[in-house]
Amino acid sequence: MARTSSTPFVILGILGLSEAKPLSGYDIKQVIDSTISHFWSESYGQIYPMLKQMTGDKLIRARTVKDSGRRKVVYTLMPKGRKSLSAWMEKAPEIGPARDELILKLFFGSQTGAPVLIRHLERHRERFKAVGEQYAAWLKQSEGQSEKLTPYQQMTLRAGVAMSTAFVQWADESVATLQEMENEK
Amino acid sequence: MARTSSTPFVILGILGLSEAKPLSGYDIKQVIDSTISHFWSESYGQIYPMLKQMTGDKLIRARTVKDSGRRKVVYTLMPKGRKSLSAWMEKAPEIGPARDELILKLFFGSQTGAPVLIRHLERHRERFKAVGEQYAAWLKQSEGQSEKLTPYQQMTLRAGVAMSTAFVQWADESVATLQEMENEK
DNA sequence: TTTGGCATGTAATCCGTTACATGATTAG
DNA sequence: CTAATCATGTAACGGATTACATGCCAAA
Repeated sequence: MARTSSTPFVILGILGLSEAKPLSGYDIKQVIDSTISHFWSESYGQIYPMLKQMTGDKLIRARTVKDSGRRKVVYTLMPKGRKSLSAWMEKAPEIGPARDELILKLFFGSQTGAPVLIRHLERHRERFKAVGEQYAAWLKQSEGQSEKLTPYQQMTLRAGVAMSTAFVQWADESVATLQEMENEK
Repeated sequence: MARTSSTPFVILGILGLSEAKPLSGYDIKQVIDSTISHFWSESYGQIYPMLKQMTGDKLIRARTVKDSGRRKVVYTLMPKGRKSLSAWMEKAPEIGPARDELILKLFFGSQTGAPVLIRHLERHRERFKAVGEQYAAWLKQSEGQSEKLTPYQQMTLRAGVAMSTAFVQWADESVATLQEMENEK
């Protein structure tokens, strides 16, 4: 089963959200990195060839514009692309292959010392905490202002907050347990 | 930077946990699927060639045995392998590229109807709930019995429980919100 | 003027899954 | 007897990252 790539649909989805403003490959990459980077990523090596292919397939349309002097190729959704996006949206989302190195190392914990694991846990804890707080701040800000966040996007932010809160709590407990183990040793 | 694979270390880690009992490639795959499958996976296509390579590198030793009539090749850790595992354990675990199709589709939610999203959410909710309960049961069972779960492994189970609980809660809230949106429409 | 960001692309490479291929043994 | 499971591998393929390559424009 040829695990079909989501890349084209991410592109279609972003062009769909943008709507009014056609985006270049560079723009699309910027949007991905600045908005969905915590649950999705794409590289230029994926984006540019895919844009070419999708243009050939009439899913999107390419136009060359001069945005304040600088020349670039921008893309807009075509009817076929909108249909394709729609169909993909309705398909049950796949559960990606889980690969968590932190949990893996914890699982093998008896092969190393508790201090090492504590270090790893605390590092990830900080990371998650920062991300969670960033999401929470973003949410709050968008509630006050008439920012352009759809209710759907707000839900994804809440997911991020919920997950990071749970992670931080679990990490704190685990660090405490590991420290006890060290003391009693 | 050639994103070095974790596969050899997973193999070393499992052989390290087993210790007394040498394992075959088949055994290793069984262990992965039955214990760490929720946060790690490997395919035979990775395992068998890697075992060959690691044997050549003197990280592990291969021996052919006849386990009750059936012939198989089993592997044990060698000193070099133990050192290699140790070094890897101390390296800061990488945060894998996040790829969550469910959240992605939610983010693009305005491109489809709320009912579609509710379907997706509920499906994942069930999945997570089942996994969480399985982990909780496993934990409880191992606490009563003198099962061979290291405290580290218990922590990974608790991580699974915590994450799935948080997910289920968030999913319930999100479904409720979506249903309200549908009613008010 | 030179650094940094805008902008577009290609080639090499790797990681990993899937499909294929084969065969022995055991339980029903 | 035959289906399932044990057991070991290889080949093809595809997805994705990284490194490389190029060049323009604006600001310092």
